[in-house]
Amino acid sequence: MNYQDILTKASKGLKNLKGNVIDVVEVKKPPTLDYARHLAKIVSKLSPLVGNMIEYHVCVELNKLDWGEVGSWKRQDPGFPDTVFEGNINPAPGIEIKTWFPLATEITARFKDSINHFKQNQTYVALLAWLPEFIIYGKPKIIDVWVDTAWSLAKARDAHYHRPPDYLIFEPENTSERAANLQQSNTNGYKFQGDAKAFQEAEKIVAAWGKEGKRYSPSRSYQKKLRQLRGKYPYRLDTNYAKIDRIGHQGVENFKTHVLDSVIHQHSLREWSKLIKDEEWKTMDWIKNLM
DNA sequence: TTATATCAGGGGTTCTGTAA
DNA sequence: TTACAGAACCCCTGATATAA
Repeated sequence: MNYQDILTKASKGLKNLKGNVIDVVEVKKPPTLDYARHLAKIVSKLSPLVGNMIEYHVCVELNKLDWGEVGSWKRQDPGFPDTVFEGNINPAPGIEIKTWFPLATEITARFKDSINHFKQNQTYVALLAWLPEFIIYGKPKIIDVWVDTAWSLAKARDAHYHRPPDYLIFEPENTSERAANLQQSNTNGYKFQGDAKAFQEAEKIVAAWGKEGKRYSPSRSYQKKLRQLRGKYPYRLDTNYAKIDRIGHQGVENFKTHVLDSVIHQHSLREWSKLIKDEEWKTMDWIKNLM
């Protein structure tokens, strides 16, 4: 088995997690409709906790597959990726797990890691959509799973965001000499904040970089040019940078549509989402049917 | 020695204005 | 009406530096 074989097998295993219930926490059935209304608005707050439980669950389930003497999956928290295969395999395959509560306003997970880390495609990303069994109460249930390479996400992200001089992506600085807690591994996005005149000037500078000047590159020489630009004009750090919902990755987009169109308890998730946002709750009967 | 601050990172969500 | 971008927010961990 090489690292690609391991990842292929693990991906299949991950997709089989669809329908799994995480039997460690449960939201009790609301006693009244009024409380159901309240619950519908706050159940998303469980997401960080459930996210961690799912990460743990994934690792346990992966180890139920037969890996012979090759090695086993280990959870890393903190650390990247969340799950790595420990054994004599080089490079070590890994899976980064992202969770999504599809009744939230967007997929909020971010993916900031530098594309430089994924040259050998040794890391995959799994996106797991979860909901309580009865939409607003019950145990968390994995309703769908999507897997692709970390490289493809990083590539889509860099292509989507990088538009000099308006938007710049920066690779992490070389921090290998620093202590562990001061080492950087994430990219960051910066948005132009200057006026129109400054922007025109900046555009001229970028034009002088030549034909490939607007194409993103993590290379040192290109990053140096970007840093000069950022030094010369005002930019702000973009805190929404790398949200996987916004990077325009075709696979993520397809998965999103598929999940939102899937029907659970007689209605699509798109419809449930709309209902919960509806102030008047005209369709309260839907909730009644759950209770 | 202990407490606090800082930096890098992890997991997320919501609300608002504008453009399509 | 919906999609998207922008701004802001919540919670947390762990390693290290510095002040008390």
